[in-house]
Amino acid sequence: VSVDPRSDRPIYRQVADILRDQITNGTLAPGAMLPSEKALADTYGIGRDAARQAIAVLRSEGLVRTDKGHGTAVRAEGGRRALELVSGESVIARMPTESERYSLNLDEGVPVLVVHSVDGAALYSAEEIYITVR
Amino acid sequence: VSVDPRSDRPIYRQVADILRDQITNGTLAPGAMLPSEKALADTYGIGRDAARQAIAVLRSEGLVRTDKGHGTAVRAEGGRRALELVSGESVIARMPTESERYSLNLDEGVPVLVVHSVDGAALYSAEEIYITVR
DNA sequence: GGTCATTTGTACGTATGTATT
DNA sequence: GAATACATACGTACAAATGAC
Repeated sequence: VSVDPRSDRPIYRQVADILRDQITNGTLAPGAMLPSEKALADTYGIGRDAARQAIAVLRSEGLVRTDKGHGTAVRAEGGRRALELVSGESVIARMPTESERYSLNLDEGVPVLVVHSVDGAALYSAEEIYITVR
Repeated sequence: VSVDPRSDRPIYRQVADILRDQITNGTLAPGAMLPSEKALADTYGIGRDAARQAIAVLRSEGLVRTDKGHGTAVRAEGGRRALELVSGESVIARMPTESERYSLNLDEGVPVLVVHSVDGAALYSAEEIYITVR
C-alpha cells in the first residue's frame, strides 16, 4: 500500500485509488474519518497538495464529505424514497448550480433531479430519490 | 468586472461568477474558448492557482470542458433523447465512478443514470437522457 | 518530421485565514 | 487560549499535450 512517483499514474490518483479501495471494501466504513491531509502527506511521503487532490477526487465522486476544521468522512448512503412518475412528467438529472447546492444543502458530488410536469418544475437531491412508474 | 481581494468571497469564486455570468448570458456561447489560465491571472491580477480553481468550479458544474494542451471551452448542451420508463423499472442518478467515466467517455460534472429492471441494470450518461413514462 | 510557443497537469514549497475541538 | 485541520493564495518548476509553422 504505497505510491510510486515514477508511475504514469499521478500520485494523487494513486492515493485516491488506495482510499477508494478502503471505502468500497469496508475498511473505511460510512461515517469513518479519513486520515488528515497532513497524515496522508506524511504516510506516503508526498506534499499536502497531492493529499488534498486525492481527497478532492473522492469528494467529486460523492464518496466523502469534508468539513472545514474537522476533517473528511465517508458519506453514508442515505436512504432513498420512491418518486413515482406519472404520464406527462419527465425528469432530467444534472449537477446543481451553486445556489441550488446551497439552498438544498447538498454535498459536493451530488446531482439533482428536475421533474417537469404541467404545473412546472420541481427540484430534488438525486441522492434521496429513485424514480419509479405509478 | 473585477475582483476584490478583501471580499469575504474567495477570489477564485468571484472569477468563477464572472465567467459563469458570461456563459449564461451568452457572451461566452457554447463552443467558445475561455481565456487561458495565464490570461485570467493577468487580467484579474491573481495567481495561476486562483484562475485554475475558478475554472475547476465551472467544470464541476458541467458548464465547461478542459482539454490538456488546448484550453477550456463552453460545453454545448447535447440533445437529449427520451428514456421511457415502464412499470417495474426504477432509476437512480449519481456521479460515475472513475472507470465508468472513462468507459462512457464522460466529461467532468456529468452524472449517470442507473436503470434497474428485472433484467438487471443499465447505465446511461445523464446528460443525454430525459425520463418519461410510457 | 521537427521545432517552438502556448496551455494545461502535476507536485513541490510557503504563508495566512478560518473553523472545530 | 492552544492545537488541529481544512481553505485560500501566492510562488516555482517541470512534464505532457496541442497547434502553428
